Amino acid sequence: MTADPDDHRNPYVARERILRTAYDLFSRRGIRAVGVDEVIERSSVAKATLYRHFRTKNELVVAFLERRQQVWTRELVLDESGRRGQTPEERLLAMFDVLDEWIHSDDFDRCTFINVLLEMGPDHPVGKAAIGYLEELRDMVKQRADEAGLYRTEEFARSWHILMKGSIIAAYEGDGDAARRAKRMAADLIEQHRSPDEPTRVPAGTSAPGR
Amino acid sequence: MTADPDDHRNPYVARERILRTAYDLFSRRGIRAVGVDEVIERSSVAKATLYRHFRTKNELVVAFLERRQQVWTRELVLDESGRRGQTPEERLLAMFDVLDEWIHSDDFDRCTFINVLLEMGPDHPVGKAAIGYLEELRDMVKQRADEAGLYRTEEFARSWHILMKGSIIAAYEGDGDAARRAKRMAADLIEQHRSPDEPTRVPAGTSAPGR
DNA sequence: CACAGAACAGACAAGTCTGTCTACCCCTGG
DNA sequence: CCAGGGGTAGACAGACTTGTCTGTTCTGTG
Repeated sequence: MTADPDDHRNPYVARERILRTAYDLFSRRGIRAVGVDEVIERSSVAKATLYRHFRTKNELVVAFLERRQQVWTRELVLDESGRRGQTPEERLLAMFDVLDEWIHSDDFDRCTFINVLLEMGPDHPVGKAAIGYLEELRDMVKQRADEAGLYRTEEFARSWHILMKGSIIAAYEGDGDAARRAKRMAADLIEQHRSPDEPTRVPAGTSAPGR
Repeated sequence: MTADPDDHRNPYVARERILRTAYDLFSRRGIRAVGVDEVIERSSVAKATLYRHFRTKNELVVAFLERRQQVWTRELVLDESGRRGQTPEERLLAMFDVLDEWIHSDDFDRCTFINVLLEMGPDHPVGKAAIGYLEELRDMVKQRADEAGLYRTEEFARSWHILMKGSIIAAYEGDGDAARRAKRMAADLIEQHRSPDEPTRVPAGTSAPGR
């Protein structure tokens, strides 16, 4: 329905071209490192056209984040992992298989939401938007955990999220096995949440600061 | 020995003032967001003075990273956790207690090394420096794991590192309990590395993409 | 066929950034 | 007592930002 994005005279094809270019550049190099001029040139669009569709660069960034959420979080991570495995539990674990493949693919750029969050700060509107999208992912994790009949799923989802974020950063840092490592810990985490009781066991001398 | 940092004519007091200001600003707001002009003004120093001590901004950033490694990684995280707990294992787990306190302190700014890594990219010299410092932390973790008599300590340290980075990001995102959550998973991780064999058990339907 | 809406091309304003350079000052050591 | 090294103050170059604005050209539709 959207037709050829190279067709220079289809209305709203320009918007699509801009957004596509922005997605490419922003996800690969970050926000601040990419200027509107570069977006304009690479999408073969006039400056006024960009500023007609997006009133400011920030607005373009927000649109980029929305698309990222759709393409990456929902379609890649959630849907794809959902297709693998029969049970909710399998579908949870499959998320790390998807991450692993993504990490080794050409599309592995950088962790967009974390990156934006760090670049803009958690108080900036764009940073807040990023936090919101991260929340959505966490909610989906919680939902699957509920389906799997696990306990303390809010806590579970937050721990799970720590593993995801940590492994993505580690991969960016150069650890190609990060997702596989995280998957092992994730499997343990599931075990820990099969029962309703807190894991009191926390081994040997953990709590007190002093001797 | 360094004397009053307000003494404007003590040689190499200027350098110290610059570095101190840079540390403050960079660790709080990131690299790109802080210009040399701001560093200059806030440290009451002439521009030429800054550029005498640091030939470029990058050089200043590198000096900042080095100090961060000293002050944060070594003195705060490693030494402080080392003082708590008697056994190597306790000292490992205490790292998350320290992180937890740091997260709730006024000093909790942002995850410098991750931030720099994302801002500059893993190929940029400064980004590479950040990776190097992260490696140093991981090596120390591995060393403690060795002392604790754990198995597969390289793998252990990398997993541990995932937990640390993930929890710091989660805390930055707003999860005040991130370090405590990570500590639980860290305790499990220790359990997993008490024996030399791979955890073959990885539960239910994990591997295959298809049905 | 004419016209309205949208895209193109690109100059321009106003501000940011890093890094250089001049000019002057003041303290210290030989 | 005077030379020089390090400091202050700030102008400046040059590149790069975002965002505005003026025209021109194209295109689908009444």
